[in-house]
Amino acid sequence: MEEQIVDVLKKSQLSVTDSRRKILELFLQADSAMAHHDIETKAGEKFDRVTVYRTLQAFLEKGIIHTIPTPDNSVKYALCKDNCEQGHHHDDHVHFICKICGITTCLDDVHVPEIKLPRGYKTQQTEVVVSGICKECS
Amino acid sequence: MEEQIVDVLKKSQLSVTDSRRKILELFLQADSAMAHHDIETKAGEKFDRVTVYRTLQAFLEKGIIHTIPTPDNSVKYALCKDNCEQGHHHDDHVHFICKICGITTCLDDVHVPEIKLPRGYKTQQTEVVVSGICKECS
DNA sequence: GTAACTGCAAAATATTTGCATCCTT
DNA sequence: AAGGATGCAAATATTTTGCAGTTAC
Repeated sequence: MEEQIVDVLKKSQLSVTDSRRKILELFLQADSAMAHHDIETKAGEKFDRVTVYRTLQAFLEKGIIHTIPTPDNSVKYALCKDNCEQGHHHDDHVHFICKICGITTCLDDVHVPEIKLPRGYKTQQTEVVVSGICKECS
Repeated sequence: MEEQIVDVLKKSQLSVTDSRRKILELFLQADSAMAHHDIETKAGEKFDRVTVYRTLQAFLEKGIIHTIPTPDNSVKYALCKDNCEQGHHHDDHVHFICKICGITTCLDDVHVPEIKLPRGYKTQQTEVVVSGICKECS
């Protein structure tokens, strides 16, 4: 785990610091998406609010994590899988939000379909967020 | 227009007040989704910030408007078309965000596809947001 | 040693709540 | 007249910025 963390940070040309290590670890361990607030508290350690903002920002820019847009517009973050490069987020999986437990997950095996747009529109990225009831809650 | 506005409000059991009339008019005239900020200012009139919050909240609850989740998690609102009832938002169209002009639109003619989820998940709502370049900007 | 990162304070924004007053019905 | 809606003030919460001190490389 520790190796993996350092590896990811180095590959992204981010210096390896304590907060980054710990926050990245949170993401690697998490099985669902986290809100800023989760990260700030969920950690056994307490992180400075500002550091969390900046760390998330850095991770986003480097393509380590991605945001998940939700219908209620709360902000959630989750790890990007393989094919994300700096600045180019290539998310091709569907996100799921459970209306009961509120947990947001990446369904890595469910791919976003291709959407046919009217003439003149160019697709760069497609986000699909499904809300409903998850495995655990049904 | 005026009739339509009053009609919508009455059908939603909302009392017909000045702010509601004017804000609803904004939505009816708008050809793209609006952020809270847009509504607050774009109006020739100046609305009280709090009134805008409460009006949007009421419209949301009554199913007059819906929110559009965006990758950068800014909050945008747009009119619901027909089949939205109070509390039940049945949006079946795709949203489009232009990365150049930033305009967010409802592509009413483009329907969201059905997504096949893993066993155990139940779909209640599917949101599709496509980012790219719009007709005007390409 | 230098550049980058952190943590604190504080500024700037955004959102929510309470309450007296005003408007709809 | 009664209930709901508004607008103002103020409480909260969220996000951004500046800067001095610390850490990574």
